Amino acid sequence: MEENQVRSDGPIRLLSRRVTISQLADSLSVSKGTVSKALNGYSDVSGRTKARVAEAARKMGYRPLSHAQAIRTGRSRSIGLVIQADEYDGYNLFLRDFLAGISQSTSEMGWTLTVASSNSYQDFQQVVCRMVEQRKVDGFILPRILVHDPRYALLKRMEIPSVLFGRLWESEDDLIADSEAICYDIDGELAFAEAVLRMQKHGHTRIGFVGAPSEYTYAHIRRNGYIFGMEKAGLEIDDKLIVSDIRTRKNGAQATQWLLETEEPPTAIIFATDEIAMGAYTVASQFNLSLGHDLSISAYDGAAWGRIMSPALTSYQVDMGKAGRRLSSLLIGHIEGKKLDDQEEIAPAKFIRGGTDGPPALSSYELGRKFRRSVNGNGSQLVRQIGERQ
Amino acid sequence: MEENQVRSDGPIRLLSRRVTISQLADSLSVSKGTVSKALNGYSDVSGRTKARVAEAARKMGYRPLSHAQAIRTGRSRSIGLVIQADEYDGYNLFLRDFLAGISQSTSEMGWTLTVASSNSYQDFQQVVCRMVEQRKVDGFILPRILVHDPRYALLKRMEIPSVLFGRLWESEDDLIADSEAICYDIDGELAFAEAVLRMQKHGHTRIGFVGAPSEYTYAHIRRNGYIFGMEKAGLEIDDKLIVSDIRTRKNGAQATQWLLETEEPPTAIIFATDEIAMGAYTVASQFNLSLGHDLSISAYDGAAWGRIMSPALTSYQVDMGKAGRRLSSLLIGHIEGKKLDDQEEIAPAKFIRGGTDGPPALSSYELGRKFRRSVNGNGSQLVRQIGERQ
DNA sequence: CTAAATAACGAAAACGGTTTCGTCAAATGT
DNA sequence: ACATTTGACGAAACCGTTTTCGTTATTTAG
Repeated sequence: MEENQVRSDGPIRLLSRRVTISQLADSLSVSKGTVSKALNGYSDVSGRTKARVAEAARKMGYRPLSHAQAIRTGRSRSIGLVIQADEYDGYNLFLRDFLAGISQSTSEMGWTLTVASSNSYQDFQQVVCRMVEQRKVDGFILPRILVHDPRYALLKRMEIPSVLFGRLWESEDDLIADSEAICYDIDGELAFAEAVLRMQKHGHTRIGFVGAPSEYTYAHIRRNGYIFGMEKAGLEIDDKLIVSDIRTRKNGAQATQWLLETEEPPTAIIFATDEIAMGAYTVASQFNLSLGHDLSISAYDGAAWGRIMSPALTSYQVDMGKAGRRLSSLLIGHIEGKKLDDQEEIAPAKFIRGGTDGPPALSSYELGRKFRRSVNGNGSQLVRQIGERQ
Repeated sequence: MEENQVRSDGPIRLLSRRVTISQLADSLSVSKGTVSKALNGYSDVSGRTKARVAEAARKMGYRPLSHAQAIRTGRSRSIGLVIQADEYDGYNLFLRDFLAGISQSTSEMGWTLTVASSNSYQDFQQVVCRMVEQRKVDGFILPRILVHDPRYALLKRMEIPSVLFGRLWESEDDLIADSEAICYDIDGELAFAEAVLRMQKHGHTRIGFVGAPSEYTYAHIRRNGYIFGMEKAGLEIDDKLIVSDIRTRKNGAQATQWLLETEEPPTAIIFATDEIAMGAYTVASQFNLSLGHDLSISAYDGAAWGRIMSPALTSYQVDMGKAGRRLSSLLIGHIEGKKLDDQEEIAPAKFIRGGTDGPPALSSYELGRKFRRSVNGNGSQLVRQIGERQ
């Protein structure tokens, strides 16, 4: 039966036959140089030939080997993402969808995603240099932009293409006028302004804000959104209702408590991130406050676990998958020299209705009284643990 | 001052001077062929020369360009991870540390990590074929192993090296005797047996189990651990206390409720994952049961957000970073043809003490009564929503 | 002491592309 | 009609490696 001596059984060898540029050239009776030029849009090959080549390439399923291209051109059709392993990212709300988005988009364009990790900004530099020197990647996506981001500065000085997830920010109140930077970001300003207005519509007049670590540009953007919303709502901006530089749930709880300890406490608090908003749950359960009634809160990120809290966290969700797709597409376009009509692309966040906000059940005064009474009634380790503000 | 005409200002060009093999060869007055052979351990180059070359390479910081190697050798010194975008992974408990571990280890060995994504197993095949055909990667890491894992089957048939995070499993009760598969896994069996014994030590005798979707091999492993633990504890294994194929928090809540509805309900329940254990929180708050007293639970994964629940979830943590490091190291070793002393590496999980387990405050009978009373007292939408078991 | 084997290296051909030239016909200018 | 430009292509160099194949000295065997 089996007369074919050459092993016809055994593992399938799908890796078998890639078609090379020479084969393609032979089948068209042209030189491989011409094929290459045709495919890369050189001007010294006729339209007819270009069409023939393109057609044949499609038919034979020819895909140039990017390694081979890289060695001559220095470009590898690959983009890089270095994940900052040293950075605090307690609840992983970041990565999966983002990565899926990036890799989906890159692979659609025939590119590749290479990921590395670094443990410090020092380390980042080495990692980047190595990858670039080795021509592993042609550009980088930078997530979580810092106020003076050394990563962006480095890449810019080295003239390595990059796109930012987030925006640049110079000093306390100025967006950097770096017309070269390509950004994609979510409109945090808008989301936080809306959040304020939503609280106002519920009937709140004392609305607090708990901000993220000010090293991140988004911390300033969100804070500005809050300020803007307060102005638009015609509410007084009271510095005593604003806390900054909060990163963890634990500190979020401290911040919440500080706000409730003020003379005229906020009946609604807006948190810069879902994670720090968790602190409000801690405080609420400690001091017997009902979220969504006694105290209203809303946050930002739209993390999945926010919905399993009870009550579910009202938040603004960012579409990480889309962010990844857009960023990778912007980066590849930039590397390929496409001119963008706009260097900055801003997408809206999506409101996620939860159960943590509603009309105030208590006035600011009543809330303060209830809180203080609960503090005293409580064995209140928490209070002692927390100590003085600032 | 500055008399150097050549642009000394402007962007630093760190990408400037890679040293090539030719330069290295010239500086030693040998041919580049010899250098290559020396570095790759060929036998037809003398020990003295090998040493000289190695020394000079180190001094000049020579690193071969993997693209150039790839084109000749067909190997790119890169490993692949394809993330399954279609797969349910509600709470992202997976990725970040794992990726950091993998990329750290790969880059230490001078390799690269390439990540792609797919939306189906169909898609997976295409993605893999493309990456291999294009020589983008030399092997894959496969996380979340399925009972009949089409990914592993595919890679094996194509003779593409792979390592598994998890173990193979054939039928309901048999580990596949696939001596070729290289695995790294956490000892789920041990963890679940321990969890049972811990509950027994607390004084529980009715201990339930809620299992993960049986498509995953870990579901069977963890279930076996539970069974083994029960036997070792000398407790009766009651099928009515075992639920399987639970994936989400919502279904976890259903399962919990089913167990509490049985005639002789468990006073302790062990959940296969942190996520489904969240369901117990839902049920507990709905029916006014105190976790850690009325009902004890423990879970598995050690997700960060488990610790922000109140009470904090008792769980077993798996070190994702280490898993990533080991897997990438195993894979690279395998690709390079190293013989392993053991194809299977099993690491222990780390117990995370939370507040959800303790001595039973109620007997099984009392718990059942309390639960039923609460159900009736309750408007209990939950009950109606849930419907009949199976 | 000569013939054969071996050790250690260099020259050059791959690998799969891109890019620089040179060439030759056709089109254009005068 | 002749000189010149242009258009379209092939030949060959090149990118940075690996790998094959000679080619020499130097050992070893007979």
